[in-house]
Amino acid sequence: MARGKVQMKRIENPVHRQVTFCKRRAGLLKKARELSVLCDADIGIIIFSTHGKLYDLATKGTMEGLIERYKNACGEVHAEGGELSQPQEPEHEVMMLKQEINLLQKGLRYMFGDRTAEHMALEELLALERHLEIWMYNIRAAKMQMMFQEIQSLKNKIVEQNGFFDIAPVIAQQNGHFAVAPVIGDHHHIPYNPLTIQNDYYSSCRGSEMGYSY
Amino acid sequence: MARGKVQMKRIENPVHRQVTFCKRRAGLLKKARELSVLCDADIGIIIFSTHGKLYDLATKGTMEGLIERYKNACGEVHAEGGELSQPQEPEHEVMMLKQEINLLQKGLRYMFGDRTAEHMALEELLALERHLEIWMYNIRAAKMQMMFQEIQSLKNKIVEQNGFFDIAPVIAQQNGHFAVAPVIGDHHHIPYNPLTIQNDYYSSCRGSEMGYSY
DNA sequence: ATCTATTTATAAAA
DNA sequence: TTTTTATAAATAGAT
Repeated sequence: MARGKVQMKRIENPVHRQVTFCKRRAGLLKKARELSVLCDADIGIIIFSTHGKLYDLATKGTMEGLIERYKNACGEVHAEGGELSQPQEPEHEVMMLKQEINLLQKGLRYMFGDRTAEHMALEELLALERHLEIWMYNIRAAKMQMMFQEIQSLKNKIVEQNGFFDIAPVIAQQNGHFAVAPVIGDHHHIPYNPLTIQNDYYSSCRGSEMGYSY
Repeated sequence: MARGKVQMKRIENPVHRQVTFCKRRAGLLKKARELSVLCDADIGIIIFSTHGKLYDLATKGTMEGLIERYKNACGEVHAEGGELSQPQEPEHEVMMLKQEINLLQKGLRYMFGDRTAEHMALEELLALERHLEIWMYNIRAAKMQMMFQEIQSLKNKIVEQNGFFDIAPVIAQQNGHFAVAPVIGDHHHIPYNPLTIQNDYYSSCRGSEMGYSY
């Protein structure tokens, strides 16, 4: 923050990185202590450096106590039907989480406007595929928006520093660059199937470029 | 910090305290994300507000994973029966499922709720996008499977009726027709849970860099 | 939530 | 690591 803005990416120079780590770590812990005191919050911070060294802070009590409280607080979220979760039983936790996912699926079906259908047919798969495409369009539009905003702010900084803008534009910023989700008419009444599709094929993820060009 | 120094003691005015909590909490988490990216550190933050509401952040994997690492680093013995492979799997699955749920919940709130109310970082959007792509791959694979099955059953019917099959194949049925999510290179090896949650099987996949990799 | 006057944090250099 | 110092960021108080 001083004598030059910082790029939000890993510092490659190991000396610079170490110095920055030292300073910013101290700054982060200081901020945490201040927040805890000012707002009476209970805060825990765990930091592992690149080389695996541990730094931690617990503003009240111990880290162990905070972790217990954290696990309880997480468990409550997934407790449905008045049942208390059992944090010490991982297998039970798996069951609860799967139930949670079922709830999420119901929420998705509700969002997309279908509340009755539970069977699964080819046309339902097609509908689900369309809906996911819309979702992905929206996600990508938001992503592009953020990226263009960042580009714009970078341009502004360059103008500030040089007094003029002398870099040839790489990307033309037009409204057409932002994806707009295709509309699905409500009259279709597409029966919505569960979002969990059994498929043993898939084993890995991939990046963003799938042929949906902007 | 601005328009007056702050006394390092609990803010008594509850309105001021709430506002300050909001602002400084956001600042703290931002600082943590920056430190993690700049210095390649693995950071977890747990915050309980005065009223017990939980806010947390895990910059790389999950909070559960970080807590495990923390306990190991502290030299504490986890209260498990000495087995290495079996007890670890459910715990790992719990971790993956929680991560999955959090991303889905955040994505749902972001897409269907007030988009501006919730800050979704660019890297989170990228992660959600990746997950949706995997999901879509699965759906398309299932769709193709059903279509080919239908084609096959139609062929069989024709054979039954005619005693032979005399129609030239239009589509060659090969594995290549079924969508398979390709691998994206990544050296971080962040385990990601697929959106498709299966009862008996799942395999982890790689996440992308958490930095701003455009 | 948004706007600024200030205070803090900190990047670069030593 | 720590200090120095010029600047970038964070944020308190007001709106």
